[in-house]
Amino acid sequence: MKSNNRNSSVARCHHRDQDSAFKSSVELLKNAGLKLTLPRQTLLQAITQHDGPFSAEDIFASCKKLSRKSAGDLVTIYRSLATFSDISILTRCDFGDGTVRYELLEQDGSHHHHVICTSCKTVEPISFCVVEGQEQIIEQMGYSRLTHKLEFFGLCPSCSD
Amino acid sequence: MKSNNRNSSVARCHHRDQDSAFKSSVELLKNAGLKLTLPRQTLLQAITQHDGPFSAEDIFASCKKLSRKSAGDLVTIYRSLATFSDISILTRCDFGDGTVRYELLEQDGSHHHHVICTSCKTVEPISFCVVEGQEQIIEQMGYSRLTHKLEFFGLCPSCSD
DNA sequence: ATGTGTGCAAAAGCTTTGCAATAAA
DNA sequence: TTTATTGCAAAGCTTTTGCACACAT
Repeated sequence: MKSNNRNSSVARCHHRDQDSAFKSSVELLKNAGLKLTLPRQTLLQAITQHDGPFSAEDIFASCKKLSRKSAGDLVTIYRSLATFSDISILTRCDFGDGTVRYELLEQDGSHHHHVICTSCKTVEPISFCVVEGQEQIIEQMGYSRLTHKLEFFGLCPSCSD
Repeated sequence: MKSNNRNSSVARCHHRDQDSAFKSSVELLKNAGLKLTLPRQTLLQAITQHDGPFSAEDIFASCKKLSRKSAGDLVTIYRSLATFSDISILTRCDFGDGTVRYELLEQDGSHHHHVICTSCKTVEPISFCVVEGQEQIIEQMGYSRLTHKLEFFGLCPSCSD
């Protein structure tokens, strides 16, 4: 993953982010009246440490690395990811390859999109988004509660040559 | 589907479009050195008559309506849809619900996006697209051969109230 | 004639469900 | 205690694959 190419100061800063992301996730879980079980703790830890979108299998592997015994079952992962998505800890993102992916939802309400390399499958976040303006136009067409999915596909700098 | 609510003059005009779409599809098929078999004929007919994105099952049903015997097999549909997508008769669109959909590709090179009602699943095309500008920015980041997927989700006018 | 395309059956993902056992509050 | 959550096994769906047969060119 591109965003791992970082110097240590950024990495340190990253750790503080992970902590706060973990804490606010636990917060959201408790506010929703859900139980903080061991598998969920491990999963939240894995999620907040993970960079970018991940599949159920991806994060299951991360969980097992964190703790072989409290990683839970893959089925539990599937159920928890759905639950976490319901209470806005996660957001689903779909790259159209038959596998559902999730990503930690930014708690400041902001969002971003991705460029996925069609060759090496590297995922890079895109910070800018020009789509909100279009949502307003669609609202004027009578739609409400709009969301959008936008993903770019192409050859990344390395794969371009 | 929204776009079926049309008057007869538009419908007539629509038929001419279907014809030319069918013919240019056959053209593309032959230019690619592929054979125009009976199942493929039926499928192309169903596709060019169909409005908006469809799944393999969707279009298989349409094929069977057209001709019970030359509708082919569902497996053949899957294989043909992939083939047609390869030679740019169709384009894949993914609404993130675990089912791949295809749509007739506009032969003038233009494209459009969709609003999908999260309640009744109605799909409406969106003619405008603000995303091309962003692709140029991403190209400046070193990417090439860019494409994008953009879908909107929300409550359609009827489901909004 | 020749090689592409088809049909059937079976397999292969990924994801969901049922249910008894378990653990958090 | 009580209800949510888990684990296991099994099922569900969509999509893909293997292979002998059939058909378009």
